[in-house]
Amino acid sequence: MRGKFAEEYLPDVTVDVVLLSVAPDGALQTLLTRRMNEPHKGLFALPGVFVGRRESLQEAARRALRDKGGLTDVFLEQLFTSGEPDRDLRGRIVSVAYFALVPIANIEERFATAADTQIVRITIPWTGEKGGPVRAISARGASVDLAFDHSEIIGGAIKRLRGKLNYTPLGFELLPKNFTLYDLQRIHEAILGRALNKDSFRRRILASGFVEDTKKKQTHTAHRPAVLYRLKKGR
Amino acid sequence: MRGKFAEEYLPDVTVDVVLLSVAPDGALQTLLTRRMNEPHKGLFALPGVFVGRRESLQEAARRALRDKGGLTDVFLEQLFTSGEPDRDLRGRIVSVAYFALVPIANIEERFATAADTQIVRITIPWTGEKGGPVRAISARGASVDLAFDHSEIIGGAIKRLRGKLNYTPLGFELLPKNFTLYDLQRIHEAILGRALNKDSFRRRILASGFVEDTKKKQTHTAHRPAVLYRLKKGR
DNA sequence: TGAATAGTGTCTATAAGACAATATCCC
DNA sequence: GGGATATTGTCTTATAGACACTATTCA
Repeated sequence: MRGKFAEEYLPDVTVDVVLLSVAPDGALQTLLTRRMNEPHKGLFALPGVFVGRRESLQEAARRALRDKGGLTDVFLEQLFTSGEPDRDLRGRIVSVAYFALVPIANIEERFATAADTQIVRITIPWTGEKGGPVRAISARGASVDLAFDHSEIIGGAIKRLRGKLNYTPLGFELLPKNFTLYDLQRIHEAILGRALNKDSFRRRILASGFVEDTKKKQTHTAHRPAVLYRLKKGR
Repeated sequence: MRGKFAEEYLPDVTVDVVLLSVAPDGALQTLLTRRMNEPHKGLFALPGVFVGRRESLQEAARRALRDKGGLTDVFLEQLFTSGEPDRDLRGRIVSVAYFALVPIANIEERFATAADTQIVRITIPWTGEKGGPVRAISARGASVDLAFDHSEIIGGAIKRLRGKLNYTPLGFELLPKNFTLYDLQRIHEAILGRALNKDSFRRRILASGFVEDTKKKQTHTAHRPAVLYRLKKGR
């Protein structure tokens, strides 16, 4: 039954992608797809694919994002590889998780509302970098059960993101090219799950050397417009 | 040719282990095994095994350490999974790297001097958490060429260790049960590749809550004996 | 002019680095 | 006592949080 399949794919290696985005209201969101086959048929799961024989792991992750979320040019980083023997009834499956970061504006409406995909909000029942499973809430406010250990994997992505946010440019991947410092602060607050001090956040970001002034300002605000910054090249 | 093999193992998944230890002189060391088969036959490589069908990834890593290094009860953490299509001539291989930490005293002499294994010193041609390949130096002082991308993987282990050293109890895995604060400082200096301020290192460690006084002291020192500490339980 | 947020200046608390002084062991 | 390192105390410096004040836009 698997003859043709085994020629084109590694029969026991899959890639799953945790796509994270921050909504305008500050909620963390991720993309899920409905499983069409056993095991866990009907449940929602992270978008995933079997790894092709002539394809790197990262290429497989990009293919999953393209085919199941219509996304290209996305930040990707490898997360963790799971391989408990009893994880999947189809036989022994080793699955490499990636996490992806994308500005909320880049997600096409049709993927958020299609029959077999949805964007869910994530709530995190732990603080700091403790880690553990998270809860997924559908757009209608219902709790969404996840297949496999995918709730734990999403938690791992957030844990990793929290750990690296302060000394890497990861936060910028969730913003458009130009942004205000307060936009960036809201991204950081969404990821860290707590309010940040405005003054020292500004100082820290400006001192980090990651951003540069675009010499432009917001327009059409009902208040003093903020300076727009962009990620500094070559860092 | 692979019939029996494929029944017992996943034909395209291996686990490789970076075993790190700190020598008394402050050098980082790792265990290598000589490759008996193509590709890269004759070169030294990280100890690795194919993953068994009824075995978790971590169990496979423990088996590699036991069979190729005589080690049990070792700290293990998953590092990174490599899977470039052209990485291995045998066909498509996905390989999960783990890093292990062990006190230098636990490594049996026979594994350091056997014909097909050796302990090498590592030199790191980058600072901070930049990452990249490292160089391996044999006990006789000769440079050792590594198979595959294993030099890069060892670099990844050190990068990870540097990143987590300051807020996790990883350093203690390289020390015996009881140790002085200066012992711990030497471990940190070896991993970070730079000298640390003694005063603030003490303060930081004592304030971290990771250690507790054993009420014992060094004996037979030619100077004032230092208090022995141990890792505090339940942290 | 008033509402609303941007941006600046200053004070305080905390943690790290520097350095000096004292303590304790073995010979 | 002398050599050697441990341990403590104090001062200085860098950074984050708190808070007050000024600036700038649109309605």
